Amino acid sequence: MANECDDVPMSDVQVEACPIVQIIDRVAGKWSVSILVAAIRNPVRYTELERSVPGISRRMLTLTLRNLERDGLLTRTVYPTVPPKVEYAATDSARELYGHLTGLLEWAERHRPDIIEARERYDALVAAA
Amino acid sequence: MANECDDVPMSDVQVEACPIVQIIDRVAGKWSVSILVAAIRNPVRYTELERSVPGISRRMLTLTLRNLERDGLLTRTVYPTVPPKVEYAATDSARELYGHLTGLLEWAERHRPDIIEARERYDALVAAA
DNA sequence: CAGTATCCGTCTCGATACTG
DNA sequence: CAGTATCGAGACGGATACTG
Repeated sequence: MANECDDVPMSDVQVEACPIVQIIDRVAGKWSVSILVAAIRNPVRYTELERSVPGISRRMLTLTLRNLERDGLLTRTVYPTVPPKVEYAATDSARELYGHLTGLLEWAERHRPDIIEARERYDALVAAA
Repeated sequence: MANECDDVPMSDVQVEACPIVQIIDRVAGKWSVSILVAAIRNPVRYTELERSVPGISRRMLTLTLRNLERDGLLTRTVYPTVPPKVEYAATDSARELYGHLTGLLEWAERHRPDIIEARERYDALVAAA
């Protein structure tokens, strides 16, 4: 990712921005939020996730799960049965984070008209050039 | 980006996740938040931004500015002087969004110990393998 | 001053065959 | 069932010469 906050000298602007960027990175990417949403509803198994999130490859599913687990947003529980059973569950931490994300959503809904208008105006300008 | 919410059939999990992903994408990436932070303090000129955000290339600065402008988070004002002067200012929309981002920050600070612990435990496990 | 155009390396991501 | 290993395509980002 290369968004370490402390490897190079930073301006004060970056000092303020960096911790925010780190959190955003944590849930950025195509799949993280979908998996989080699925796991928050109730604990889910690997194959179940594959079905809940159509389009995701095994590779990305595993990578995303590992990252979320590493950050303490998911727990991974292995039941040593045959065949194997693994469950992923959202942590309290993840639920709280999700609360903040829905806060963002509220912002988006309130500003949807502004955003659409801004885009249309911008695209019109670009097209004119 | 390729995170359109409506081009392919989606599961209900994805329907819930997609609008959130869109907002996150809006401010994801290495530079967006830094530029936002700088512009929220007060309107800034291009070269000023180059100094405020050390390490950014001209290319990325311009690209990021254009994206933020397109989404209505920044306004771009050209003063037809010689030499040219261009100012970027944060919109109200951007200020509100930033408020939500600091909300995320508050979450991160409260959970910093959990995250560190989760990472250490996870990394220890991986190292053991 | 405020950009644009170009070139090129890197790194992410998707598809898929294979395994305990 | 729940993954890992491998490969290749493409997006992303950095450096920098050039311009109105």
